[in-house]
Amino acid sequence: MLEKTYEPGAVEARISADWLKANAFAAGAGAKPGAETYTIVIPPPNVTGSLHIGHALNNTIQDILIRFNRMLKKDVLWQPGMDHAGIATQMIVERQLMERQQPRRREMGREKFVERIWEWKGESGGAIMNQLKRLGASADFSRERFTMGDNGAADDQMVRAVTKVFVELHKRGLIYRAKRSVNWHPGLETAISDLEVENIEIKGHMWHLRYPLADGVTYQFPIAYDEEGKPTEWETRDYIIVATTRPETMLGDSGVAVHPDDPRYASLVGKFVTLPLVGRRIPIVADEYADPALGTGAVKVTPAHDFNDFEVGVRNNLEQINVFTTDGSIVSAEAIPAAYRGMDRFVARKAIVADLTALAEEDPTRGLDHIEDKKIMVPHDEKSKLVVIEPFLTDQWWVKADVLAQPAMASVREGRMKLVPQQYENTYFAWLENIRPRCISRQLWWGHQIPARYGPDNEPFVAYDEAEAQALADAHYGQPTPIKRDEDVLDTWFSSALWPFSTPGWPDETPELKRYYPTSVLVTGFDIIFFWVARMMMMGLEFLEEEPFHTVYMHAPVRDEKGQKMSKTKGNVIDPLVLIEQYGADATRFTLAAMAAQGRDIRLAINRVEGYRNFVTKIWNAARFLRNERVPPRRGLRSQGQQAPAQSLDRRRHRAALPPSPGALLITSSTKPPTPPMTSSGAPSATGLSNSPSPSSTARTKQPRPKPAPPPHGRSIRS
RNA sequence: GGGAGUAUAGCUCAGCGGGAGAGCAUUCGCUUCACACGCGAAGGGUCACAAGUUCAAUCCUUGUUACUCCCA
Repeated sequence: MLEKTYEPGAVEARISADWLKANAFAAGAGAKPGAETYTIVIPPPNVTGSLHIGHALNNTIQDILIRFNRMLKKDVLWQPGMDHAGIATQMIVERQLMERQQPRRREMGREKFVERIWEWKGESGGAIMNQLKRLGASADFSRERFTMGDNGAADDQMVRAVTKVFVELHKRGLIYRAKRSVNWHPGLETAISDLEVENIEIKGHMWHLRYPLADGVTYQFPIAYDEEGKPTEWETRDYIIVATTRPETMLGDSGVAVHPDDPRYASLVGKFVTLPLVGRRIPIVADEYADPALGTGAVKVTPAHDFNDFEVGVRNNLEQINVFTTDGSIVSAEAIPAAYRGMDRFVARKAIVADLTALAEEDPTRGLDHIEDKKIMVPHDEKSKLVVIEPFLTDQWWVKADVLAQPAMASVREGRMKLVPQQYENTYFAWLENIRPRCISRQLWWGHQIPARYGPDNEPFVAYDEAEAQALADAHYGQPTPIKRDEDVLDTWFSSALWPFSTPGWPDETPELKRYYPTSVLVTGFDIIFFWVARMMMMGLEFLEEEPFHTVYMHAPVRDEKGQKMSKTKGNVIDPLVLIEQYGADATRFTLAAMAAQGRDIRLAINRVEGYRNFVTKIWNAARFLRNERVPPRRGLRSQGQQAPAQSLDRRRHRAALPPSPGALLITSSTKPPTPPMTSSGAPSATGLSNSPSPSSTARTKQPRPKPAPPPHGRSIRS
C-alpha cells in the first residue's frame, strides 16, 4: 500500500541508484544516430567543498538543461569533476597533521606531503560528488575528472595539458618571470591573486611623521592662508612631514615624493632627508603620484611594500628595500636597526610609533608630528578576512593577461559569446579592459608544479620535460650545467581555465574533444566571471581558436529570507542536504528552479520549499488516485508472484516531478503508458496495468494509444 | 567616486502597452472513501514617488527616494 504522504528519502535513493546502474547519464545515452551534441562542463567544485545552496541551484539549472536536451535525443554530455583547490586543500591537510600531532609539512618533505594529500583526496575528498548524486544531478559520473589528473604524474593528460599551455605561452612571450610586487599572504607564505584580496574598511590612523632634511637644508612652509587660498604666513622648516597609514614600512623607505607642481616643496626636489631611526639618506623626488591635496602633499616612498610606491620607485630610480620576511616579521638585515629585527610587523609598528613619539618629546621638530584618525582600506585575505595581505616584492611568474584579453573581449563584442543576462557584459568588459599582468605562481606544494628549471645563476629554462630543459641549459651555458626544478606551483585557476578542453582530452586529439568542444552553455554565478569565465575564454580562444561556449548563463546568488548573504557566522546557512533530507530533492530543486528568475537574488524561504513539498505530495496522491487504492488487486498479484505496483508507481511519480531522462525512460520503459488504461466503466483498472508484464499487454490492446516506439528490449523492471 | 540591479498583497515572488496574479500566511466552512503536506470559499494591493510618451502606462522614457551587489 502506498503511503498517504510521499517519503522521498528511500524512493529517491533507489531511483538514483537505478539511473546510475543503467548508465542513463553516460555521454550520448539515448541519442539519435548522428544527433547534434549538447555539452555542459560543471563548474568544478573544490575537492574540499561540500554542497551548499548555491551549488544546488547551479546544478539544478544545469540538470534541467541537460535532461531537456537528452529528451530531445541529442548527444548529451554533462561533464562532472572537481578542482584541486591549491591553498584550501593544502591547508586542510596541514591542519589535519597538526591535529594528529604528526610530522608537519616541512618535516615530511614535499614528496611525502603531496602523497599525503593524494591519500586524503582518495579517502575523504570529493564527498561533494556523492552529494551531487543525492541532488539528482544527471552528470556522466563515469567521466569524473580532476584538475590535477589522476595522480599528478608528468605523463598524466591533465598535467600534460597544463604543461603545454605554460610552455607554449612562454614561447609566445605571454608568460614571463619577473620581480614585482605581489599580494603576499604572510600566514600561508605564498603569493595570492588580486581577486583573492578583499579590501576592508577599518578605523585606522594616519601617522604624520617628520623627516629631517639632510645637509642643513631649510625652506619656507606656509602655515596660514587667505580666503582665496593664498598663503599669508610662513615658517622656516628643516624637516618635511609625510603621512602614512603604515609607519613600520618606513624602515624600507627609499625616497620622499612631492608633486612636481607643488610650490611648497619646489625648492626641495633633488635634496635629501635623513630617515629617522634608520639614518639612511634618501632623496626627495618629484612625482605626480603625490597628491598635493592629500595630507601634507608629501609621501614617503616604500617601493618594496606598496604597489603605487613600486611604480614611483621605478620611475625615479629608487632603491627597493625589503623589510619583511615571508611570514611578515622584520628582516634581520644590515639596513634595519637591530632593535626591530625579527619583530612581528604589528609589534614593529607599535615600537616604531613609540620611538618616534619619544623622539618628538626630545625635539619638537623631529619624530611623530601627530596622529589622525582615519577610515582606511586594508587588504585582507578574502577567505578568512583576518589576515592582512602584504604587498611584497618577489620573483614570480606572470601572464600577460592584457594580450590574451583582447580576443576574449572581441568575442563578446562581436556576439560570438553571449552573457545572460546581458548586463554582465559591462562587468566583463570593465574588468578585461583594465586587466593587469597576473601572477600565476604560488609558493605551495599542492598543485601543478611549474615546468621551469633554473641554472646556477637562476636563469629559467621552460620546457616540456627535464631532458629538454637540460638541453636548453647546456646550450645556454655552453657546457653541461646542473639545473633545478622550480619549487612553485601554478595558481589553481590556471588549470581550471582549461577545463572545457582539458576534460575531453586535450592536448590529445581525442574523439571526445572533437565531439564535445565547444560546449553548449556555461551555467555559473556571476561572482566568478573574472576568476573563471574570462580565463576560460582566453585559454579556449588561444589554444583551440574557438570560444569554449557561446552562452554563459549567470544565475542569481541564493540568500536567506531577509536577503542576507548566508554565512556560518550569521547562522543563517540553509544546507541543501538538510532540505533534501527533510523535503526531498524534488521539492528542493523545484523551489530553486521556480525562484531562479533573472535579475533578482533568490531569497530562499523555507515555506516555499514546504509548499512545493506539498505539491510533490499532491502528485503522489494523484498517482494513488489513478491506481485506485480502494480496489485491492495486490493480494491477487502477490499470489501470482508479482511485485506490488508500488515500485513502478514510485518511478512514475518521480518522472512527473523531475524531467524524465532517456535513462529514466529506459528503466521504466515497460511501465508505459504513464497513465493506466481506463476500463470501459471509466474507472482506472489497476489489474489491467499490473497484470501486464510488458507494454504489449491486453490492457494496451484494449485501448490502443498513439503508437509509442516499442521499447528497445522487452526488459521489465519487474524482472 | 564609477557601474549594475531591485522596488507588485502581511511574507516570498511571478507577470505585463489594454482585464492586478501565485504560493505561504489570515478569516470562514468542510472527519467528501487519492491527498489535512488536504478540499471549498473569502478578505487583502494608488504595482515606491513624480513628470513625460501614448487613444491607453504597473509595464516604455526621464528624474527622485530606498535597499542590494560589483569595482576603485
